[in-house]
Amino acid sequence: MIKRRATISQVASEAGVARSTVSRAFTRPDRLSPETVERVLAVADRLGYQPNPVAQALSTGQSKNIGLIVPDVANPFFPPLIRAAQRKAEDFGYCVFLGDSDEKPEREDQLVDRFTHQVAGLILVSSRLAEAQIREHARRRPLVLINQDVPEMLRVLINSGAGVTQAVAHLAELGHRHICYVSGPTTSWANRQRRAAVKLAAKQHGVTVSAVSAHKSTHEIGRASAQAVLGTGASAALAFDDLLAQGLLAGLRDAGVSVPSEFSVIGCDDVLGATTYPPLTTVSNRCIEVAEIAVTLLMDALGSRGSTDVRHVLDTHLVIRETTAAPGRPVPAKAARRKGGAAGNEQP
Amino acid sequence: MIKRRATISQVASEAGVARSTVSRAFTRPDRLSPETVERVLAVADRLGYQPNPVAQALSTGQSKNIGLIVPDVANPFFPPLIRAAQRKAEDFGYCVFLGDSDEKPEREDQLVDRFTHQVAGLILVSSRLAEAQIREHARRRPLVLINQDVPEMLRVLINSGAGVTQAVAHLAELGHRHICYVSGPTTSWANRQRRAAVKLAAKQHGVTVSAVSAHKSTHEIGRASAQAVLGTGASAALAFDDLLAQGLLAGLRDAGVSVPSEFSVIGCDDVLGATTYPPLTTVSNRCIEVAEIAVTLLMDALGSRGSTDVRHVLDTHLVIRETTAAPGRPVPAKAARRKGGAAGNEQP
DNA sequence: TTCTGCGAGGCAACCGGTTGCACGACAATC
DNA sequence: GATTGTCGTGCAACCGGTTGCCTCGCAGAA
Repeated sequence: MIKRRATISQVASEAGVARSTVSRAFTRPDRLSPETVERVLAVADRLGYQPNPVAQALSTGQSKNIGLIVPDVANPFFPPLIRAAQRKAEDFGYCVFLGDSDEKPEREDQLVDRFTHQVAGLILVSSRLAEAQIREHARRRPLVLINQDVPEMLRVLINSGAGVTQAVAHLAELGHRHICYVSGPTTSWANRQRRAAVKLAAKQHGVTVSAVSAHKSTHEIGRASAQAVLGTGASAALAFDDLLAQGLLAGLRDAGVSVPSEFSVIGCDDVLGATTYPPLTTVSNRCIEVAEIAVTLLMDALGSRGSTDVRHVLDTHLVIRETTAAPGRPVPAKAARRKGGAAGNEQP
Repeated sequence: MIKRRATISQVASEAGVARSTVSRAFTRPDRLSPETVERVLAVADRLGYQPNPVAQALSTGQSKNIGLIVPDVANPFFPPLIRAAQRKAEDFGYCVFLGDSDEKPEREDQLVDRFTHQVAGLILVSSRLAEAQIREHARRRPLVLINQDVPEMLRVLINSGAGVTQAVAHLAELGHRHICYVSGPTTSWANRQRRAAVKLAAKQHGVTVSAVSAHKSTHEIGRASAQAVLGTGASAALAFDDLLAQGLLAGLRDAGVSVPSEFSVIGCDDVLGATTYPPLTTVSNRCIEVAEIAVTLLMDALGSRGSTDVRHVLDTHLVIRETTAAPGRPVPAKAARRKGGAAGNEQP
């Protein structure tokens, strides 16, 4: 039932040459006479022969695969990145293994272990692993980090700090004196970076900053955090990412607080584009470039010209849409009453 | 610099046994004396030995990998499915190759070719390939289709027709007499299925149906289609998927048409949950189950107890949220004027 | 004519596992 | 005590490539 591909031996005997000659026809045609190459390739073509990558991997110790591990495939930040990485890898003739760590270091560790044997190198996105573990893994295979800053490794970072700084400045200019940061997963490097940027920029503009903590980034959690956000007395919020921001938008709507006239909201990562209502002011993202750079860096590392300490930083900027405005009348903390009907049937 | 894993030979010599004995200690411990097994495993453990999957794949002709190909990783329908598939595969000890075909049959074909040698089996999601090609690929490797109905193959289908039928009934009950179907990619099996279900159900309820065609499913295209949708004179629209529906919502807002009081909108796939504004009435999706079933089916096919003709259908239902209501005053076609400011700065 | 150099291509080992078969030891059977 | 069977293990071939080294033949130089 299952059809098997032609092997190198079949091509060899068909072409009347040794297996090594067939191999060389593909890998080092310059070491063979042009006629031989042509004849071998013709036979190979006729037989539909393609070198078996598994055998190649075993014999060379190098496969044409890379591993890509993300904390949560379903978080909208990652799919475009995954897609771009896969594309770029394909350009180099590589296939990609995808792993979802579910934000759990142990699972991430396991995935890396599983992949290690089968891949030439790895890309870890927003890794939740400790530095020591990352270094350990990097001893086995070339490894590139995205959004995780471990010294003396290959890493490419989105400096959302730049955009966040602009965001705070924007709010300050509009007249906001007290803002709230809705923080994301504490293990996330991006979260630490954004939080720090908010604090610093707020200080520079003489703006007070409160913080509300969302352990995970989902619409629901963002929505639920609206109460706490309003409770801080701030007139604007900057969320760790767009998902939380969008949830917050819904939560504020529930509370009868209108955006942006009464309260301003800024997201991060521009993952939802202008699809929210109102269209969300946010910090741009560079996830496609980041993925492409990471793949390229990894390919370099696989070749000879690999550097060992690269810190590639991509800047971001504020994208102003329609969720920010000058602070309106202050929202009394008790405006945090539910308004309007239920949110509709959730699916079972 | 790069550390290599222990091999079977090292374990063998360290344990004072033949390589075959080490191999058997892992694969068929029942053929060995318990003491030998224990000793070998102890040594293996001490050396950190793990069988090299590449060598295993070469020697057995079976790898513990599967390939998963989707038309567009970034379309929100797929990430949860991808994630679920990866999880489930991991439960069986399998790793997954991910491919993005960009909706292009040629690319999909290429990806399958690339994967074939390295995987035990394949899962094609919403394949854009022609039947003949799919059959050809299936001759090489066990193959499971998701949302593509090719006779005599392993396939698991989401019957969104069921939910769509409910949706049309729902609109009819509310009093709508003329609805519009915003169709998706013509190559999509799901689109054909939904379109047919809309037509049939509309006929049964004596409802007129117009169609507007969106070649691809994105927010922007949905938004742009609002004009055409209003132009049909319908009082409600059913979109191929949530993305188009959400875009349509934005387009209607642009046109000053309020949802649901003036116009009703229903999506499909429940991919956005209650995150839209207003929360979108839609047809439920089963993408997680579908992924798990597909993986399980594939695993069965890899084992001996593989069936060759399975058609697993999962039903769906209507999820009523807040974008449907009884038809209000009819919307004059020329109400299709732009209203309100620009959508804000798009990122560059 | 003999020697040297070089290019083309074959031989065989190797990558790290798996597996059919054979062999030796020991127990059970006649 | 010889025969048969069973169990545990080793030997060696094999999966399908790659690659270092050797040989062979031919051209050019001495």
